[in-house]
Amino acid sequence: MNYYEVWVRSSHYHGKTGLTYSHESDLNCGQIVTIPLRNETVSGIIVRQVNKPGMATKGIISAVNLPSLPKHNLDLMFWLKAYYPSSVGIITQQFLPADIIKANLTSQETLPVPDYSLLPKLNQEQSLAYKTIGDNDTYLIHGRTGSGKTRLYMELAKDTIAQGRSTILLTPEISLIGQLENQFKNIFGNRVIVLHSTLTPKQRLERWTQILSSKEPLVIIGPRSALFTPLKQIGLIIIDEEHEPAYKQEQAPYYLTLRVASRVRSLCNAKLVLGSATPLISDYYMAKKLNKNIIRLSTLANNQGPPKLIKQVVDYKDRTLFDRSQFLSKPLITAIEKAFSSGLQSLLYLNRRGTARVVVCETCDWQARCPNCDLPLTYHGDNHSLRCHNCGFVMAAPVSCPQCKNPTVKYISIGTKAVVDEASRLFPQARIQRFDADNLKAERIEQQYESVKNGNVDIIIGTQMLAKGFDLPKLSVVGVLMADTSLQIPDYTANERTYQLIQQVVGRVGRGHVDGTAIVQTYQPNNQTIADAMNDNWDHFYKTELKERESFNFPPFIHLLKLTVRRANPKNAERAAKQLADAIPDHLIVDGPAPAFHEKQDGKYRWQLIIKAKQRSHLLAVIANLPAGWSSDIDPIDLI
DNA sequence: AGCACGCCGACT
DNA sequence: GTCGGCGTGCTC
Repeated sequence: MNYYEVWVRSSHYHGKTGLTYSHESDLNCGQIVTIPLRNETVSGIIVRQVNKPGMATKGIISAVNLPSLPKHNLDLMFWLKAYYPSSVGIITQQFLPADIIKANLTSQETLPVPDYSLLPKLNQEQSLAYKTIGDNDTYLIHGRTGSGKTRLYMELAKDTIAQGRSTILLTPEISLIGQLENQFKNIFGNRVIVLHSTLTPKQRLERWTQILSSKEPLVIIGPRSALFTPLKQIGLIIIDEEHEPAYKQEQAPYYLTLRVASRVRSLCNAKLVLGSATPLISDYYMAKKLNKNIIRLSTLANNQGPPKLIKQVVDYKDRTLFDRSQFLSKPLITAIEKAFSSGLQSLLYLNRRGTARVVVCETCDWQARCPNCDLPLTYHGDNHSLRCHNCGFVMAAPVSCPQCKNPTVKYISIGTKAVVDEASRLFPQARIQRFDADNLKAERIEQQYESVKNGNVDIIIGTQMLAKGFDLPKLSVVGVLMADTSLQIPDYTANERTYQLIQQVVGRVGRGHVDGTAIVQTYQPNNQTIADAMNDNWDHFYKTELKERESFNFPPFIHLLKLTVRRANPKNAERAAKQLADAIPDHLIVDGPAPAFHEKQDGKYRWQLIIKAKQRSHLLAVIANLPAGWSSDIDPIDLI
């Protein structure tokens, strides 16, 4: 009889080690099996053969008829568990898709050699960058919007295929995958396999099986989890828009994609390429410190000289600029008018969703709050409802105040809906379209991208997603309506997020197609971060921000650990947090305990502690000694 | 998840 | 005393 340590795929197996099962015949490491766990049947991965244990063991039910996982998957599983401490069940879940038992081997097809004649020639800057990227090392491409990073990625993927190896191209947003997918499929055909969160479980399983059984070099385009696919012979990993917060896994195992990708890179002797117009301060610092190549791309790929771009900061407090509208300043209205009359597009970017951020009573102190989360509710004018953006709670908007009964309920602040109404009033002839995460799926920008791109919309109004990498050739005016909101988030990354945001939004209009205007409206016109972002002054921003981080003890100068406890009773949560704070060794810096930013969640109250340490190993030691009931996020990307 | 065990506060 | 809710431990 043989005995094997099996890592089980079950989110409720919280053990720190694999479990031992027996089997008659010999099985390989990496073999996928089905095993009994409690009273259910789950899948798992054999990680090693072990001696007969002292306890009774159950038998492996079956070996799934699939090839074994590649060795780098197994190595990564062990590394991940040690570097981002979490249970075996959670780690295994990252590597095995659901319903693996239903997987069928796909027939192996031989793929044709791609036709590279369709690729445009690299420009001078791109080809210089290409020549710099040589060895199996890490490279940071610091390239402005429109400088043609995608073209460079394709050249690198082409070389990788020529070596008989595969490429993983990571991307942060589903809305961006469509553009990348088209470009890559155009060249690499059905070597391209796209993964994303909206695939059905069946599609996901099919693509995963296809990757596992393929003998041909592939190009995988997908989100961070693509690093855990059973892809063999990885030669190149690209992290596009490497600064995006989507690269942080916000549930156990709470990993940073860059760290995992670095590990895969070294396990597979591959090269790792990071691309961004606004690299993370911490990543840029580490790249410099470790002597990695930082490649600057600054010329526009599709144009000789940069287009004329007028940038202007407007002060909200100067109300003389807001006599025609309380949201849109005179310079912005003038710019939109000019663009509209020339058949060009304008984009208005807003930081928040809904028509109003908070709903309050002007007579008493009542404010609309979510009964589950205690967060302010957001007013939605379309169906006259109030919604919680944390848990999805919906209620009808009250006509009179529920507390004092006076008809003095007021909607404060602005949202996309209010801006749409305002724009329709000012530009009755214009075709206006709103895009935000609340829109029906069919109305989202990735669905309508072609139509918007061709100019079927004159004024585009929206939130987050509009800031991403859409290439809109007819776009001429960009307005950021409330640049302040991101500065006011109580977190050490507020400046960095603001810089990224302004650069991205302004970048929508500076792509070299037409001359443009970018207007940023803010209550803090003299803010240095806004100024740096408007002046494209990365070096100044980087130096200033780095100094701040150093003097206030933040990454990259220190490692962070965020510890959270959830209790049904806020007093108990507080007590547990204070107890733990007292037990943390003196050589570590402890911030808090404090109630979490969104204290009440799912009817439970959360308190948190932040631990800072010069050495990451000290934080791992804290996690190892954590009392039950605590969750830990080592390397958090924010502290709220 | 879902179940069993045990601690502690509230109530007869 | 003892009942029951909540927190905690366990799954080969």
